[in-house]
Amino acid sequence: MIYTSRPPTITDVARHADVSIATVSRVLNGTTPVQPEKADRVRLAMEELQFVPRHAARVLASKRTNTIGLLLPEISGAFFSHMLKGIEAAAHETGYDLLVHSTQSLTTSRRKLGEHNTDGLLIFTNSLIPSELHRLHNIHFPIVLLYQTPPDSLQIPVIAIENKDGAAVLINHLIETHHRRRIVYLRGPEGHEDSVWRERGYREALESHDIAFDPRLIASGGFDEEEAFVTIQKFLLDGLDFDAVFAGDDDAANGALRALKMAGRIIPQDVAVVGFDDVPFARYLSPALTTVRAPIEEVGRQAVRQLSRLINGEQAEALTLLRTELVIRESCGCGSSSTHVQDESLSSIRR
Amino acid sequence: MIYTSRPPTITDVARHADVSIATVSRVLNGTTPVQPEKADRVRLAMEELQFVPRHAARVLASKRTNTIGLLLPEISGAFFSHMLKGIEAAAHETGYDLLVHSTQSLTTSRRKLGEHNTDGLLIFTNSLIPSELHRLHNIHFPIVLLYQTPPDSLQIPVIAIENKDGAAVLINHLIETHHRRRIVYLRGPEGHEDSVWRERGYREALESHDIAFDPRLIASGGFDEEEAFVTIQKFLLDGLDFDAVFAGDDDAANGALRALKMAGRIIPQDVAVVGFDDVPFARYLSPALTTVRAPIEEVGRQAVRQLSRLINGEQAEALTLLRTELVIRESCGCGSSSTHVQDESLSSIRR
DNA sequence: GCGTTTTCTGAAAGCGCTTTCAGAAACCCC
DNA sequence: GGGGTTTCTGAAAGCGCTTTCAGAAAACGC
Repeated sequence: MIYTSRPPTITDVARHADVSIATVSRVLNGTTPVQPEKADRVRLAMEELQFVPRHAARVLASKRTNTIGLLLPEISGAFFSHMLKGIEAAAHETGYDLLVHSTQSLTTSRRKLGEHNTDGLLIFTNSLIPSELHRLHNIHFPIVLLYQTPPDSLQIPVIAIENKDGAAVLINHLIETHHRRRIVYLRGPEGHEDSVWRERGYREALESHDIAFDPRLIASGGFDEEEAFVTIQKFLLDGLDFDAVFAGDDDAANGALRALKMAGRIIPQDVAVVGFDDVPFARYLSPALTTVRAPIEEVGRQAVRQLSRLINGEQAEALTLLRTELVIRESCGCGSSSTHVQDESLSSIRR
Repeated sequence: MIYTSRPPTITDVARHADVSIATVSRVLNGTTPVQPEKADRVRLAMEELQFVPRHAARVLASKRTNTIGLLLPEISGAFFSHMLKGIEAAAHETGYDLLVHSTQSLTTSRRKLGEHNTDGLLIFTNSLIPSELHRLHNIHFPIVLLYQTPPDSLQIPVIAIENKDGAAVLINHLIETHHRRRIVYLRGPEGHEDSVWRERGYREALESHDIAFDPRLIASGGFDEEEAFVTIQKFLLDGLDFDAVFAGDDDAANGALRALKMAGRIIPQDVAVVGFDDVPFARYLSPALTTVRAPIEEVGRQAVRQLSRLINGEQAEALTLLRTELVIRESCGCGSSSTHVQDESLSSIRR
């Protein structure tokens, strides 16, 4: 190995292999055929000099950053790491580097993720102000949205999970297997898309079993343990008649569980409780929580895939909906602690 | 706003403000004083043209990437997202972008994180082969290790948590408050540094209370629920006498709990069980798990801080040990379900 | 064989910035 | 008011690549 005080550049490699830098660049990128013998010399030289091309120089010369950006409101939860895992894996398979920005920290720094340092952006719900979204969309900058329908009907691809179907399957199970008919639904935060779709699934399931929708059974659980706890306590106090709770998400389910247990209700005999998300602690609640699992990692992969298409000037799916699966445990009334899941598969709907 | 088909460059701004590009660069970076009046013209021009400097060009010209890389073996778990949160926040506060690579995906792609595209690297346990670590260290490339002592006594800063103290405090509690004297320790995987230090804390606590160390009470729990389950079952079968289990980590604690409950032991009356890490499900186990919480987010922040020093040519701490805190719940024998430390919200990311 | 096509190659022109460098202008002090 | 400073500025030289472009060499066709 040859010692150089400064890291080798393409010029060093060229000199070492006795070719021009253009030729080195060509074997590096495989853009144009090069005589095998020369190519070998170049490769050898790169090896000997431990040459690693300077990323910035390539970007500047080629106008391609080979980097995608991920923008999210905040980094937390098991949910997040699953998604990031999928994104990271898919990004590297596709040959992209991954730049991560959380919006919280963004507010401080003036540096932004965008057309100047990435080829495309993955944008998570609420992590970018609409005007900036518009601007990027206007200059045809590749964007894919995660869990968020684009505002103002912009034509931006979206990746989301099958909230409606997932909820419907869950409620169907409650109705068909456990004969529940008065099922509470605890909504998520105001305007939360997931919550809206889950409610829609809930309603459709009721409808398909000729159960009249009772608005009194709907209340806010805030996707939050404490809020759900309070709401259920109030229901109990009011003497509301219900035999099941669909908690909107697992956190809320946890709160509902606590409130019911505190009031002496037996779960699932008196009241069945189900959630959504299948967070890690769901199986450790007692009784173990029946819930719906979303293929979060796959969401990340799909997002990168669609973004990659966009970057390459191809057409991307307007909407990718990923199938959820029912995770049956004990809190719905199913006896054993064995877990039963439907087969996982991916459905993409194009519109 | 002026319309241009191509994104504006520094040249456009210069022309617009009727100054040289050098001057624009100077107000951009604040490197050299510029006449206030001219500076205003430049800023106005940048605003009007919506100028965003091309990252790559700056990097190429200035030899500084303003980016730090994070290298980890795999992305998973609540643990990971906490750390990333800290890293991301600190990175942006310090003015760095964050590039994330997991080693798994790295194997496929030839592109590497290193001196060519980052100013410094945060390296997680086991995510980089020693030879590469040596190479980077030799060229004085800024590196900080997370949860891993450098091999071959390389002078690389390390950020880790106070495993030994944390364990000692935990064991002291078991001995002093609950009068346990025959405490099992379930080791982590072979060669796992955390485990070694926790064991050391365990031993020191015993010693300081004049309790003889009994090697029969030590076995492997693998930091794994299943392995811990099996190990405890075996202990019970062998009729080993013990009144507490320090499970090495929370997963193992969960397995130990299961094995003990299955054998009809009452927890904590018959056997106290404690873990380490305070993973999210720890509080939902029954009884709620007493464990030790590590300031994982802070680990990330500190890592960035040290790395930043290194990048700026300053001296960094050789070793940063972060304090852990005892989280007292029920499984140690403490009565109520009240938690000794304030509960961090478990609510998953809003989406 | 000789013109023509094809294949490969190097010179050179950028990509959009930062950073010398030297000079112009303003300021200072006796 | 003149010499010496200080402050600000623009020209120009890169940073390390990619990518024309045109020419040299090889291959081809008849």
